Amino acid sequence: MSNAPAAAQALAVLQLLARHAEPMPAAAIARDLGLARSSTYHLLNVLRDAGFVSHLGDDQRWGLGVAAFELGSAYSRQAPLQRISRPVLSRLVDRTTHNAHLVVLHGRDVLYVIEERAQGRPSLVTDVGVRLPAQLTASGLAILAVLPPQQVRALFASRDDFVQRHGRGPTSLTALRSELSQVRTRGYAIEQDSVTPGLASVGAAALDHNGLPAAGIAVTYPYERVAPAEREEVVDAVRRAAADLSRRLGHR
Amino acid sequence: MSNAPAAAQALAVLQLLARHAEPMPAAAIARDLGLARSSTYHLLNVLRDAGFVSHLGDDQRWGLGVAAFELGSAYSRQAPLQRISRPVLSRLVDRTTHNAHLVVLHGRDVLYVIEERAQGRPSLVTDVGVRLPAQLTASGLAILAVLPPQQVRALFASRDDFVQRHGRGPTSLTALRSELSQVRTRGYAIEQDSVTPGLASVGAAALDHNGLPAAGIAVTYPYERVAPAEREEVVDAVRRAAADLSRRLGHR
DNA sequence: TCCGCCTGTCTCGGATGCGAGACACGGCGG
DNA sequence: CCGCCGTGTCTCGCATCCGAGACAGGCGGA
Repeated sequence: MSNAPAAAQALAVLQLLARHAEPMPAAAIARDLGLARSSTYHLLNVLRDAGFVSHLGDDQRWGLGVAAFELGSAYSRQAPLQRISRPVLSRLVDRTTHNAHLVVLHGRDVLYVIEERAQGRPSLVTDVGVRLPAQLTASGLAILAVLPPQQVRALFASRDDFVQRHGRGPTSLTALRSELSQVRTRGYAIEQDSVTPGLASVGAAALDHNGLPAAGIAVTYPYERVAPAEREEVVDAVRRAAADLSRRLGHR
Repeated sequence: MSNAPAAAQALAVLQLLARHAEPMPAAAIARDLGLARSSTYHLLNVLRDAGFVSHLGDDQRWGLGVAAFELGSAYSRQAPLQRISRPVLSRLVDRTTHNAHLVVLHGRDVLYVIEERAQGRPSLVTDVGVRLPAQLTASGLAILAVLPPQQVRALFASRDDFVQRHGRGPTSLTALRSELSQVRTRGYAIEQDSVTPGLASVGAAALDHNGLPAAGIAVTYPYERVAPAEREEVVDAVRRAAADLSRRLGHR
């Protein structure tokens, strides 16, 4: 049984600050987490001393500190999947000239773990570290399509598990299954306007040595400005990248 | 006086794991941090439950978890400097067709906070979140060159403060001052082979509303393959990017 | 100007977190 | 096969951490 409440509280503070777009007052942190105000200050001072939190004295607010950034960067450098995937993604971007990203499945969400901008494309509004519902993204659909069906059913056990975005996305397990069946037939997943209006994505899954999806890889493009022939090339490139990554992950 | 030792210990565990390239056994974590073994397990279990650490059961080792990545990503999305700098860097990469990066000064080191790859260039070996001695990097030299001289002296108070890499870099305050003087005269900083053999960098500082350096911005290129005319264009682009970022930061 | 509210720091006694150590299990080498 | 060593989990008594609350200072509104 874990027995270090102060440690857990410190992590809860970090995760609360991560969820807030702006720095927070200490009293709000204490209230939101149900901590004693004096304990909150103790925790914040420990976090500040280690650099995980910084105190914006003028505003009397507390925000994440640079050590949080360094910790996340260390994870990115260490994580085998990210290390292996980076060159694959770079080649995909160079080949398609569109932005590309890599996701992993976490619960019913996908987590964006790498994003790379293509030359001349908009500066990335950093989506790395962001979670989105898997069924609303091409990369997520590609992953779900190769999951065992009972696992998909377990993930989406009730209607409450379905969320929409911009009025799009499946609203039942039957609808989701139908869509996943199309993904499998087609060999790749597509998504349009669900994440960002005006943008479409083509996604495919990368499998590990057990034949299970380790990641989803996708390219995003403005669909009104990409001709069908170019789109076919994007599809081809995405599928090749997914196959390349699968091989690197020991698949088959 | 901060008073939550378990919180501090949890953070120390995270920072230890961040410094290690590979996951570690619990006993090594306990030994390295001088913690009781049983307490170490408590801490690791708290960290694991929150997702900051993952346990690799097959190997009986503990490594950073995905929540560390999410925390670092949240910082990057929130940090004003990073948000403001990203489009500037993207334009610099597109214009020069070489990899570029942004650093901030931390103590005597620079911390790499953004790196962006250019099309056709090598996949980035992620240097984001890495620290290097400021005096060995073009971006760091550019920052030091516009720091008040007494601050430079305070940073490099003794000969022990000077480190070299690949046999390069200043070894005394006098040598450093001479180099900074050249940077100021030239208007930009250059570095060659100090960080990575075969690569050179051109760097310039971005100033904030107080006229102090908020960041260093640099482009890295293989110097044997870049003609003098192209190098002049790189210099021009870096200086323009630094000036653009300075304006965005409220300078002048 | 005064008062109320918020921030940050500190006190101190009792509840609880910490750590020394025990136990069970698995793997490896002699 | 057996013993040793390392891993992970658990116990329990005492030292110390936690939290209720006090205090000081700053700010804004009436």
